[in-house]
Amino acid sequence: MRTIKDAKSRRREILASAAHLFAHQGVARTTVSEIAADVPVAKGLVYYYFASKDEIVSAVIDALAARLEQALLRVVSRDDLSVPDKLRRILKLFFRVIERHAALLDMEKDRPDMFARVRDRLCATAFDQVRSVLKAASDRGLVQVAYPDYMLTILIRGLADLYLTGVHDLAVHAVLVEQVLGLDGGSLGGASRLGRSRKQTGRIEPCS
Amino acid sequence: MRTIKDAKSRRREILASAAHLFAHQGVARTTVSEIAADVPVAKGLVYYYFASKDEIVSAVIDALAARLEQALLRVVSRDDLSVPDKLRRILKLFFRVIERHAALLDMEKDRPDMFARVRDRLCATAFDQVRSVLKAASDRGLVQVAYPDYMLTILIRGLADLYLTGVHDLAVHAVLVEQVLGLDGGSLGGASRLGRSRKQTGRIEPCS
Amino acid sequence: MRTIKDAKSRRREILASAAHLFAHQGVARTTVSEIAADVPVAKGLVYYYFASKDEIVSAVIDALAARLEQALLRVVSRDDLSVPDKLRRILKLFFRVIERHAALLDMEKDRPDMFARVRDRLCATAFDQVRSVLKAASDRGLVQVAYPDYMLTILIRGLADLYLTGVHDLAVHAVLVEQVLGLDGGSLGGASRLGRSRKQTGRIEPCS
Amino acid sequence: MRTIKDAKSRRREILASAAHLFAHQGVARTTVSEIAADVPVAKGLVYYYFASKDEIVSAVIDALAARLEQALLRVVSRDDLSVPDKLRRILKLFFRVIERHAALLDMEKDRPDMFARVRDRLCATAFDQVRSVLKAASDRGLVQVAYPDYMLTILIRGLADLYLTGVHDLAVHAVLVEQVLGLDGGSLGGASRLGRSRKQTGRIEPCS
DNA sequence: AATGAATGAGAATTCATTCAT
DNA sequence: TATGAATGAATTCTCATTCAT
Repeated sequence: MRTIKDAKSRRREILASAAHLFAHQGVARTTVSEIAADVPVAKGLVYYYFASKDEIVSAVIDALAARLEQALLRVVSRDDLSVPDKLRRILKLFFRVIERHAALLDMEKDRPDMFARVRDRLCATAFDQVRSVLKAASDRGLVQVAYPDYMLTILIRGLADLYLTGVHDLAVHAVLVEQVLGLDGGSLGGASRLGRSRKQTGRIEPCS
Repeated sequence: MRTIKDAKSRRREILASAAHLFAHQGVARTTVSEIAADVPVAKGLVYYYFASKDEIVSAVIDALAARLEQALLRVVSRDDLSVPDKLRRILKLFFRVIERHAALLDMEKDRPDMFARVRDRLCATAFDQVRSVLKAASDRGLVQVAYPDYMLTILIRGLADLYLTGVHDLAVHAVLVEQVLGLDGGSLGGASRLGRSRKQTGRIEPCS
Repeated sequence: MRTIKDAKSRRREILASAAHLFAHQGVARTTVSEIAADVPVAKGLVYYYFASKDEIVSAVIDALAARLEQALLRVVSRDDLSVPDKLRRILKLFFRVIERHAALLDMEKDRPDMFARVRDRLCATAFDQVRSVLKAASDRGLVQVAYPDYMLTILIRGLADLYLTGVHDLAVHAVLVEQVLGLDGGSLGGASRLGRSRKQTGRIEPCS
Repeated sequence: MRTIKDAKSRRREILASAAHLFAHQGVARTTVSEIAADVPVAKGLVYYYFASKDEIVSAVIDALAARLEQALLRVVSRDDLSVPDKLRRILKLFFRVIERHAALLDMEKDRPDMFARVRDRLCATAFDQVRSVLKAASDRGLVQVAYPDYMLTILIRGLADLYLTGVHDLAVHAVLVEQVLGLDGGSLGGASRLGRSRKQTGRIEPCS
């Protein structure tokens, strides 16, 4: 049976199936045949739209990154927001992307291996945006950071992993970011600095 | 030619070759044939000692974790070291492991399940050790951390990624850790807090 | 965009693109998609005009043979030319065809059946023409050949290969033909027989 | 079922099957699967012995060329033979190789496409041997050839094709060679020059 | 006539694993 | 214990051909 669709939507379908399977099984464990069967289309059609498996991977990642970039740009470019406000929103955005893809990509089971590659891409995409905000904050004395770029790398990657680890509470993230960036307690919406150590009392599972 | 050795040392030889190749090329890119050729033994003999490639991977990870644990224990249990000294040494140890096994940690891309095993294993091994040190530091007021376990996760993952990104300078790491943990400037060997912002002036490539 | 043309010229366009690509890349390495893209028309249209790729190949060969035949006929039927003149012109024609369709003739490697078709077709086309000239020359005592048909086969194939080998100098070919056919030295435009051995002094690469 | 043989003979088996199939169907039309099935062994074993299909092709050709070279060397290096004798034997050898492979490779049906590649190889292999003989003959005035290397190329390739065309009579070949090389009539065993033109009277099919 | 999305059979190649010796 | 030949399923990718529009 032959179902004909316009190129754009077919491409998107294939991309969606690929993203879903990558998220579930990892890139290496997902075959092009599986992707085709998931759409479903003939294997050859996948190669009609994408030159190679690698190109599919890249396209999936690009789609993610593009969405994040758009969202970040909308926040960063607003003049009516204070730096802490921007940071707070960026934080939210960042996790919303992760979250949405956790939903979209059905990430709940295995940890998506694609995330490693995506992270690099998202980082490269988001870095400059966040950086400009950090710079502004640093200039106004709001933020005290040594090696802001390095610290940003640690933050982005560390927080992403923490989130995937199951820690979804934005208030917690806010506190952590405040501390890492040397912001005043509560400026991002986290609870005040006092009594911090009491916030986490129970033993948590270290990683996953 | 046929060389006969006792089981223990043969197993160790195979494990050593596997670890070496995994670390340099990654797990997915290392074939059982390569491992056998590297020892060198016949491919069949590898399967005499290990039921499958996965079992080799597990064994390599176990050995790695065991070594890390031993090393950490040796540091943590020393009474003659101050907390900052311990942290500094732990930091060194941590990076040494990462450095030697970068490709193994990079497995994430191809084998999410395998990577989860490495991460969980190393994390479970290291977390408690480091945690006890942090706890002690926190009790003495040396360290000011909210959610120390979360922060530790961020630090471990974030620093590991930063390191893999090409930032190898221990002094830089020290400063970053000091700040994240709220230690006094320089207590880990990083330069004092003053003038921090001047430490990183040139534009650095964000991630990779 | 949709351009409508009459059947004849469309067919010719497709054939032209096919011939060009076949000649440059060989038949096996040229895909139907490439041909369509070169015209340019949609792939489907190619199959509207030709039942299969093989049929395209046949059509290309036919066109080639037809052109060669026309050209040879034009030479052979001229009464104002001497036999050596005719031979000289036939030689030129022959190499012009080879030159323009080198890759097509190289098809031999991948498609023996197809190559046989080209060879047979060109041979059947050219043989009789050349033969009649040779016969006339033989009758007049100009040419001294045993087994003229066999010798012709050797000459055609041998010269073709020599040409494909990179020896393009018509004067050299002339001398070789003179000698093979027992013509008087220089009658085809080659240098006189004397001093022959000095003509080729440098070591040449034997084949390719 | 698993039949184990020593590497050498297995390699030879695979090569034999490959040569046979190549000769029958042409290289491109022969799949590695077919070769494996013909031996018969598992497809993977073929790749155990040969890195790629191309390597199989090369190996088949090399085997042919090696056999020819050996044989030629044995003739050329003999001091007790006159130049015409050597040439006569070389001629025989040359056709014997073709003949033997026509038998070995079961070439009767389709023309072997492999022969194109083989021809280049055989030419490169045989060229120097034959060349030295030709040189000696030329020095003694036995042979009158312009561009001996070119003429040799024409001869080798032309004769091979003539042979494949179905002309197997060595006496005919001898006459043709005598004429091409300007040898005295009959010196190679062909009939005398006189009456040459009567030798071939009937119309022959031009090519195949 | 014309398009180009869609098909699917089959190609080369890889490699974990098995097993006769 | 040790060898390495042998297996075969799985994988990526190609392309001639078809067909709904």
